Amino acid sequence: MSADEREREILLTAESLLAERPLHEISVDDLASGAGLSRSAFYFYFASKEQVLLSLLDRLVEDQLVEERDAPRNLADDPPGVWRHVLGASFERWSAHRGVLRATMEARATSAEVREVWSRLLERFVDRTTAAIDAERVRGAAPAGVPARDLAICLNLMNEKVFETMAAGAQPAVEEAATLDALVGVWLTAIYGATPFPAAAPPAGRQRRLSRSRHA
Amino acid sequence: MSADEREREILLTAESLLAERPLHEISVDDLASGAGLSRSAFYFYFASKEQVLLSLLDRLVEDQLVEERDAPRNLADDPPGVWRHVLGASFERWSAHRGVLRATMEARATSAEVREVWSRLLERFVDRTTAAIDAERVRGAAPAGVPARDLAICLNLMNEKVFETMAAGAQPAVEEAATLDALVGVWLTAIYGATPFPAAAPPAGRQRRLSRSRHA
DNA sequence: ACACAAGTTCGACACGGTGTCGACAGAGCC
DNA sequence: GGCTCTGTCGACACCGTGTCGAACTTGTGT
Repeated sequence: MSADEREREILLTAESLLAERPLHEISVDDLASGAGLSRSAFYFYFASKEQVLLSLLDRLVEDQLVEERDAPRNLADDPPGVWRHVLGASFERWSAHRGVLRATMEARATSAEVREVWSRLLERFVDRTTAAIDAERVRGAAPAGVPARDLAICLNLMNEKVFETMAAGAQPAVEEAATLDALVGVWLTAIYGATPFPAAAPPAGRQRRLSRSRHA
Repeated sequence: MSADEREREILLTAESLLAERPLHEISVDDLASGAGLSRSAFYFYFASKEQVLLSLLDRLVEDQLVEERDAPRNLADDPPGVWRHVLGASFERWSAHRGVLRATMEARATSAEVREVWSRLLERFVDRTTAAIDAERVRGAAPAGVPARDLAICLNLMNEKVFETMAAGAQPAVEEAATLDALVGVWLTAIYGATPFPAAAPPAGRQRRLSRSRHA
């Protein structure tokens, strides 16, 4: 059995262990013996647990990039359909690899590298989203409101958290079958819906500052 | 110096250390010597780091409950104002104690107890939010759409994540001064805004299922 | 056939953090 | 003075990590 195969073996056991238990309950030894080598042999292939996770994560990020390539661009034709397609792709991916997602969220606290990778991924999404919102506003399909980038960040963070919650099996959570509908619903209203209130966000001029004082 | 004072001393050092660095970079020894005792003396007061965090967290949860007591109930008079007030209270709290928030998010991965406390807190918020949305819909101020509870969960998770991102100093994030405006904006449109699309969520009957197939 | 190097495995070690235990010290009471 | 209750401490055992050097394998050139 060659080096490449062993490496793949490690990745394989990692993914299957992550499906069962969180990262911190998996030791390097588990990974090594799962792949049929000793703990110290493991270090020949990866510098640490985190590097294994990063490998796994990279594959998914890769996937993501490919998928972006052939994402629908005809937003104007059928906004709900297109948004649903885009959100659905993420949903499917993280739903199928929830162990990796959970581990990533966990490792983010301790590994700068994981933070970095994740942050870049999210940034991509936010940029895409921002551009799309801007386009819809220019086109007159979406009303002005929260600055496009801020809106994009909030919505993407919402998705991330909802997926994370699902992956971790935490409560409270949206029932899994209803998740995508809920997310798409929020995105659509947040982007295309107008409130009946006069200038929920100040129309132009000065930003309103935080409203309450510190000594509460 | 008496037991109570020493305990407070520990909590104090914990909060101040958490303001500087994440939980996993703080050892029991740091806490102990920061409060002027030996590591093993620490265990006389708390069973672990996590128990300290839980103490800190409990105080904030307590705060929260008090504040709920005298929250405005006149949602009908001025929806944007009331929502802003409620979201603003959370924002202020977590912004002022971001160290505790960051540590809580971090400890959630490893401590069932922390998960439990947090989950309960969130559940409270979700229940309140769900009730408010239902009321607004009954009253005719808000249109039907995403099921109220699902919507409440998504919005509250969004807030949590946005606060968490802020506390961790992660990227991408909404600029701090703009955060509250953005969140309130999303909540208002998501709750009160209607989309120009026919039945973004199926009007009544059967739920639409996940739209895409697995072998993507 | 031989030696040599590169690739691979392993056992042993040192380190750092955690939690426990038993010994001990002071304070207050009898 | 002896007792117990409350704290304090040093020493220990444990676990997971990452490193190192010694060994074993395999293929290649001569």
